[in-house]
Amino acid sequence: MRDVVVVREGGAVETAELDSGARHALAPAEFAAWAARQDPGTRWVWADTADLYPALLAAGVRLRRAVDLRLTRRLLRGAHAVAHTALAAGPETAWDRSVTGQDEGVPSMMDDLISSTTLSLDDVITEHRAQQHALAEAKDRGQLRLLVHAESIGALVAAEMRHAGVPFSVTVHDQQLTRILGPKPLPGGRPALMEALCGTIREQLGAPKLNPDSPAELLKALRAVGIEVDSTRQWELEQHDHPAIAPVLEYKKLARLLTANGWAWMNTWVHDGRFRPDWVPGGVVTGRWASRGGGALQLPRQIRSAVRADPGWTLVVADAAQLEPRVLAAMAGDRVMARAARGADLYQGLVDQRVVASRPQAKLAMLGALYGSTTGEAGALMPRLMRAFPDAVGVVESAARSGERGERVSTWLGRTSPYPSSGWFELQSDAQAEGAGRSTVQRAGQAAREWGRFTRNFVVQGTAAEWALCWLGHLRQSLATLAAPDGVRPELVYFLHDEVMVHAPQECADDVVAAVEQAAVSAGELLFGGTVEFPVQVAVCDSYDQAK
DNA sequence: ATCCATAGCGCC
DNA sequence: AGGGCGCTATGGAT
Repeated sequence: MRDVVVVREGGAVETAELDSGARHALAPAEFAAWAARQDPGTRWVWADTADLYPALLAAGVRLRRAVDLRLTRRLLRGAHAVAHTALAAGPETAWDRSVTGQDEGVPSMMDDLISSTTLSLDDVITEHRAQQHALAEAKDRGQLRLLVHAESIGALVAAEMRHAGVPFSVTVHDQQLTRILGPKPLPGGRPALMEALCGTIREQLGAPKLNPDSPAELLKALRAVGIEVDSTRQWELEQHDHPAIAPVLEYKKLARLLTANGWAWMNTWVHDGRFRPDWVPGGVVTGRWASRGGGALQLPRQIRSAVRADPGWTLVVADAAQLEPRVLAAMAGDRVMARAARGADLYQGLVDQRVVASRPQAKLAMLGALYGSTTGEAGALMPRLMRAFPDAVGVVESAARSGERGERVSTWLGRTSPYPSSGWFELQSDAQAEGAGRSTVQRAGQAAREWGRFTRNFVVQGTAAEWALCWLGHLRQSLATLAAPDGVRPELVYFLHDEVMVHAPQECADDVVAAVEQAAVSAGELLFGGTVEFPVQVAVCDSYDQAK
């Protein structure tokens, strides 16, 4: 493998080829052109993809593979399979803190002394070697190596998605907002429909100056007219019958849309017809991606019609059907559940196998197993699930028991959950001590079960994130081979846990659909040897709301 | 003026 | 009284 290490050094970029030892110092403007001339099979090694790749993309340079040392380090430092290595056991260094300057935790004096700006080429080479050494020592069958590779590819995808942006029509969005809220208000004012609802609420509650945006004021006003609620949450308000309830709920819906995805949001996050959030690969403890700015992962259905393909282009939107239950079946090697997972609808498979009576029940039961429901209808369905799929339920139950004991758990590829806090352990040992009070024992038990629900979900959510990462990686690879007759290429523009969107020239749509489907098959084979099917639902459409 | 926790709700 | 997030407004604290 030809590794080329890159570091940003003050105003310049320095590179080192590990095989030959050749080094170059380049002006940032030269870097992209220089990079474009290198062997396409080069593996680029740098501290932080988000720091160095955007400039290359802006210059039209795409890289096939790169190692993100920051992401890799974070994975390896926490991974059980390499816990015995020097890399994992060593003290915390500047590498463990953010390299991009975006704060992770409390900045200290040390951060200023050894910040990313002082990272030398040799620092980066040393870290890369330490990581490769740790991986070589990993106590697994190569899963962690696959995971860190996938994670780094994810970082490339994230930068490329940010570069492309989600095609977004401000005209359609404005029309939607106007239809739902009324015309755009003057700054500080309420849109007409909200103002009207506000008036109704004030009237119904006999509170002429009430600000319905204030939960505290609203709560007081509701209680003053005899509505016995302890909060203004939707589900609690719904329990009561009073003419004020409906307008309050409606107002809250509109207020949510206005504040989270209204005109201000549009002006901040949509420019030149593109919604450009920051994607944060590995930003969630389980390995899921996070986003920063614009709430990219919470794009409400109400405004998805504004996500529109450019003229002559189309959106290929795909989601993996019942990803988490399928992942569980595969991890557990549960053949019975794998049989239920044959075909496009796993939940219907449960009904056909007579595990439960209806599809909604199947969904409730499965999600209950993944999240750790103990009560209500979901809890009641657990014994049936256990009887039908002892292997699959065994996997999540065992993960829950480990968590309750304060042990770590790992995903299929070896991402390892964090330890509970020191306070958690103290509480547990207090409860074990002789003469421990009732409430201590009770609180300890509750904390243990809480952490157990976390570790239970961690293994499935985290492994699902790994499947999705491999899906993305395979898809990215085949998209790179596609182009319309005029040379324009389809692009990944959106990723939402188990869903991807490709903005594609219309001529490419069929090829993209095939690529999305094939990538899902490849991901299932890569991770689980094809033991469980991972069907994807694909839609080719003009706007996002037409998918599904 | 600025920071922080909380409430509430959007997504999977 | 089911897991993981991000974002906004509010309201108290500094």
